[in-house]
Amino acid sequence: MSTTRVPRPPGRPRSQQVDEAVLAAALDLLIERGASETSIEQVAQRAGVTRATVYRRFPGKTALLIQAIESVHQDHDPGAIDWPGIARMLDDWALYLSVPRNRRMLRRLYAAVDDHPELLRAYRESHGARRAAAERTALARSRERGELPPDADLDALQQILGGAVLHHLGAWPDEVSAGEVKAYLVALLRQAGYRPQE
Amino acid sequence: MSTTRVPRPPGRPRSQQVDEAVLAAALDLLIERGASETSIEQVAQRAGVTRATVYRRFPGKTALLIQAIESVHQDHDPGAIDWPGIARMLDDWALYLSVPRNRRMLRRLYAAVDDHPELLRAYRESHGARRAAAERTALARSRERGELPPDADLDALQQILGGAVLHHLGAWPDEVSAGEVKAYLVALLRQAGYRPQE
DNA sequence: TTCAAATACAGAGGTGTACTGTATTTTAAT
DNA sequence: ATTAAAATACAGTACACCTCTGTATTTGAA
Repeated sequence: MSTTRVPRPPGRPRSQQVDEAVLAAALDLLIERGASETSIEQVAQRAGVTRATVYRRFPGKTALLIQAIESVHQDHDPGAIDWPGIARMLDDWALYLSVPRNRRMLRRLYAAVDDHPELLRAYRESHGARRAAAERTALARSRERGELPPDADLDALQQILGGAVLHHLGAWPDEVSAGEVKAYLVALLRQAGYRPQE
Repeated sequence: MSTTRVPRPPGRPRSQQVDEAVLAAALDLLIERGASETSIEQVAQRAGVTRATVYRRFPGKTALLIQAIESVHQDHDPGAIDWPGIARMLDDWALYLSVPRNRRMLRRLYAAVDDHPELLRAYRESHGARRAAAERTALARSRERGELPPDADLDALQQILGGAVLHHLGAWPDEVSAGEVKAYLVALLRQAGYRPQE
């Protein structure tokens, strides 16, 4: 309980404010312009910092973008997602997909598979994996509850859901209400055997 | 039915060879590097032509890429696709998706929705629309034949199929056999009520 | 005094335009 | 018919401008 718990290294410490500004600028630009179109120069400019400052923290654009992606929701949402069934899961998806920024972000990540596969990988590892596991659980619970046929192929259902999200991202306008998204997802899952209990 | 139906304009006619070289180079670069990363300079260089020659034909990159997309399969495949049912339709999709170049092309188009929506639109108008109509027909025929439940939501099924294609493009390696692709699509459609007749 | 941050630099690549010289074709005059 | 003129296409070059890259050097805060 004293001041010098960890002996501070000599010299001027890095500004945490700059740290955050750089990551925020990188994330914004990733969403606005995409990975390939984002340059260190732009990130530095938006963060109110010079290029050298960015280069001191990150060896290159990819490392910077990866950390920017990992910084999303870093603060809150550390716990686990747990859906009791398909309905709640779709509610969450619909809510998420009704926020234009989220939609653009996902599109940018998917769009970067060819040129920057590390980005989608980083996203999957930091967010997607948890979500995918929770989806499996929710699907299994719904099946047990009789909302799906007993022989339902959960893997196929998950693929259908993933494809539906992608398709919706590409074909629907970004200004869409959560209700509309949910209606879309429900329609597809109904055709795939989902029978929600009233 | 003679040679000089349309009186040729004066001056040196444009080299058809150059026309083709420019479009081919543009298409190649679109697939290899993506729309945003493709420059007129690169197209000209690959076509063995100077920039001025490209600018004489096209006002800008977008117009060039659109025409390059429209030039695909311009020669053959002018007629209509007609599938007797889901099975044949999936055969064709699987064949198409087993060619790496086709996969990259579709990914590049989807990846460009935010920055160059005209490209996907051009693709839909020149190829996709026909295909989508044929899909509807194939699905309807299969339903009549009892391969789908009588109350099947054809629209939902088409969305599921579209989503499955997108998802496969993003999550599977490009070196995939037609058989594997078909197995994937069949698994998803089976979960969506498809029961192929033996 | 030590490291963070700003400044400066050299190089690469792209853009759109303009101008040269040459090749190819039509049109008009002889 | 032959020939000259006009029109157009293409390669090549240059321009002025911009953006980005990565590093080297200097300034200044802790």
